[in-house]
Amino acid sequence: MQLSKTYNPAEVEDKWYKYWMDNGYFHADANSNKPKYSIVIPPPNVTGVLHMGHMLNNTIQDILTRRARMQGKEACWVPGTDHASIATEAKVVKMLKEQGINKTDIGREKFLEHAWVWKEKYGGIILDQLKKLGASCDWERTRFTMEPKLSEAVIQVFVDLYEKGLIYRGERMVNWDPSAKTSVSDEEVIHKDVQSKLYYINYKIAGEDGHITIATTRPETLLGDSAVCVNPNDERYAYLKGKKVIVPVANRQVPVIFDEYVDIEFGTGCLKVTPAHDINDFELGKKHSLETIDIFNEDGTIAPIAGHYVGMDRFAVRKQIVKDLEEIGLIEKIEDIKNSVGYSERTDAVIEPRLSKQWFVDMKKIIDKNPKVLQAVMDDEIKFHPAKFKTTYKQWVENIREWCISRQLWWGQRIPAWYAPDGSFVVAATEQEAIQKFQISNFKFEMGELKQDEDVVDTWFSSWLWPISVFDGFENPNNPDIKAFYPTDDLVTGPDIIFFWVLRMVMAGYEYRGEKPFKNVYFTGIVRDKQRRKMSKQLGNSPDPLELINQFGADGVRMGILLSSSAGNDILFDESQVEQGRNFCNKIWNAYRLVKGWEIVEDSAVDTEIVKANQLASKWFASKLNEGLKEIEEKFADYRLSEALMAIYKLVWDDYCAWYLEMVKPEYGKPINRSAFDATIAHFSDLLKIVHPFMPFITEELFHDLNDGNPAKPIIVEDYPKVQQGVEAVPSLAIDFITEMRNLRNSKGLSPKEEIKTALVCENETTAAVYSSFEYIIRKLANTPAVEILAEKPEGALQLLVKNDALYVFLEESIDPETEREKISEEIKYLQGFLKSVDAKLSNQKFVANAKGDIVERERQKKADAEAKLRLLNDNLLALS
RNA sequence: GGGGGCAUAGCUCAGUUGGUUCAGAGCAUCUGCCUUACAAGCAGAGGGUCACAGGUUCGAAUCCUGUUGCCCCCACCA
Repeated sequence: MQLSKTYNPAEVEDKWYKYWMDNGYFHADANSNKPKYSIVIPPPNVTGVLHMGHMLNNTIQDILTRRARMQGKEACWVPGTDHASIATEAKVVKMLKEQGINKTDIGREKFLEHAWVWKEKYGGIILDQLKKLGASCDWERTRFTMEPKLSEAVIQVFVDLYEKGLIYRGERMVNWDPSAKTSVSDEEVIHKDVQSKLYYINYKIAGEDGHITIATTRPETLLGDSAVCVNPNDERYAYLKGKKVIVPVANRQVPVIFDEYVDIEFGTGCLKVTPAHDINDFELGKKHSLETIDIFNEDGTIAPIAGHYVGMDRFAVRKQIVKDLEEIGLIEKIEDIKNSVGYSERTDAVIEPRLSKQWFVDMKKIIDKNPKVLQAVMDDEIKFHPAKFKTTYKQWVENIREWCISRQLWWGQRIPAWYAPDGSFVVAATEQEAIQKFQISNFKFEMGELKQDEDVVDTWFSSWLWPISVFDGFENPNNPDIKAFYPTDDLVTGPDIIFFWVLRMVMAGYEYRGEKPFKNVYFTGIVRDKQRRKMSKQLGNSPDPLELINQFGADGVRMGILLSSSAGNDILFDESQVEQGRNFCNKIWNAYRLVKGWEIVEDSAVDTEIVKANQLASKWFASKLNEGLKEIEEKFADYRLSEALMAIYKLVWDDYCAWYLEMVKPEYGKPINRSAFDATIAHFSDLLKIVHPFMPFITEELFHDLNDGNPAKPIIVEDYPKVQQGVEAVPSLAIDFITEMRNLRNSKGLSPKEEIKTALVCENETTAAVYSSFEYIIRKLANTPAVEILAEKPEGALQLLVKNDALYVFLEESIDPETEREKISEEIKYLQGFLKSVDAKLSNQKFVANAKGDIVERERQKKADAEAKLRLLNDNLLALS
């Protein structure tokens, strides 16, 4: 194959993805006798499109999966999507609206039909996008949280928890999303500080001339007022005891009540009480037996009971009522105030506290039943990376509250509660079971009167079962899949859903399998732009990942996003990193292009000196590679993937391309000897394997070409290189020397073509032998006609520096003594200072007495080394003058 | 109001229980090179009072206290 000058990702990516798919390399078999490795994907919303957060998250999962697969494990990465009740329902409602269809007009069944059509049409987009990224998911296992089996699991668990007394129904003040017309959990409410106004409104005292002034940010709710409250210790208002005030506009009389809840300092110290529309007021109302007047419809418009502004939206009413109050002179003043307002995470609507009947899970009881939920994380049985998130987790566990799981939506699993006409209910999976249960409990019960609860369960109620349900662990707790792949190995997710998802999965894991759901949790950061702003559609600062892939290639994007993402830190995404990724692909590509272009001859046809030098170069690289592998292993063990990648990057770019290839590269037009060529290819092949989990496409492409298009195994299932024991460490002394030569050349403005005569003075025989073995390589890379390795410094030679047990000596007269003197003097100065500090330490009794281990010995050695060096430098200074 | 985290080179980050040349890496910058794989490249260089102030210690980027600045979570504000 003719290779182009640069790597062209577009030509190869689709080809290899299809190849991997067609050959079933992504599929994991539960019955295989290999050790198992599994990850379940954090299911993206069906409504979603791929964003940079997904890119990061799934790149990491793919790296872990591919590496495990190459390490001979049966690697199973389960993909899937989440039905995302609110988000999807909102999307479908909007779509229908555009067609002039109203959700309530067509009814539940018809609406769900539309929703499923929508899901079939758009729900797979995000998964297709993952394929572009190279994700090696087992697509045969693709699951959807609302598919029949997973829905059955949800119902099964609901019924089970109800029967265990862990699910109950209750009337509560809940967070109401008037836009989605459903309750949402506390955790789905985002509090934002906003600039708003504090209105001071006068309420007339009934039967008297006076008035009192209350302060409120929500004047529209006064229609639902059922009292005014002051602090009993507030002497200003003691005279109000037993009196009533008149609610403006509504013209209702309400009592003045006294409660220490009221903050004397805030506003006027006088609070209007609206039990239906504020959680604290609700509590006050209960305590003082106040009337609850719910003035809102479920969409946030004013209900008939309010008597005024009926049908108007709450925010329009706020404006209007202020205007009306001003007209009748009851607005005392208006102040600017900063306060926090709750917004719905899904729809961004302002949350309205609302009294309603909902279903709850008793989370505290589940945790009390399963102490492992906390223990396992604290004891690292479930390991968090980074560990700092253990604290967050612990806080959540310790402050756990009941979980409101009912949602007033249609898209989702319908709550399996069945009601008789008298309002009594049973919880059962099917209508038939419900009938049976009713018959046992109530013999008067007649068939055909049952009504199922209208609500569905919170989406997270299916998510928390995900690691079990994707392996059909509820349908059959002993099936081969769940036995093989549960508990999963790694979970890759964001710290923002530690409570929503991670904790709940752990709870479900222990409750339903008596076992943790995963062994490791890798927390990725939030992807931000260069200015640290969160990437969002509104800001338009999120690049389209597919666009990036088109431009830089999937491998380049994968590398770019990973480079600066140490675990748990936010990722500051910068396109230049993706560029670096692309450049790295190109480097690998061109290294291969170079090697491929070489003409090969037998070893006997090449100078022995060269053959030997090439062998040495290969040995040197082999030792570098082995060291690199060791480091990479360690980084992976700590889940420091970006550092592992950096180690790989340096191994390829610096050690292999910049040094090794330059060492063995034949002179222009000359052939390379066979053994050197084979070694070069073998090293390259190892590197490709190490790179593959990070950059799957280019490595598969080159691995095939390397093996004439027909490797024994494609790289995706090749054996990942292992750290070798007993690899001879070859010192990099020659590298340092060559670098110094180049340095000198640079500082003198000499061209690389200009030869410099050099010598090394080396008293130590072992070191001398190493230098000597590298002589050919030094001559070649430093472009010097000869390197003499001498036991002592020749007359008249100029020394450059002392390093690695040797003197680097230049025989060339072109060296300027003055500059060299300066250099040496500077170094002497530094060494003297250094020695002073070492001496200070060593003459310090306390140091000698207290320093542990061999610290003191090391200091002595340092001193001796420095002194020796200093002597040499002084000698040289003399020689120069 | 409660809790947690962070502060190291221009940028993004490493720095494992205090102790070898510990003050590092990548990118960016600067200098010189189109040297026959790659200018998406090659060869080099410069750059930091480790936020600030105290303390512990023979010894502190590392441990303690305080200050300042930033971030996150929870609770809550009429």
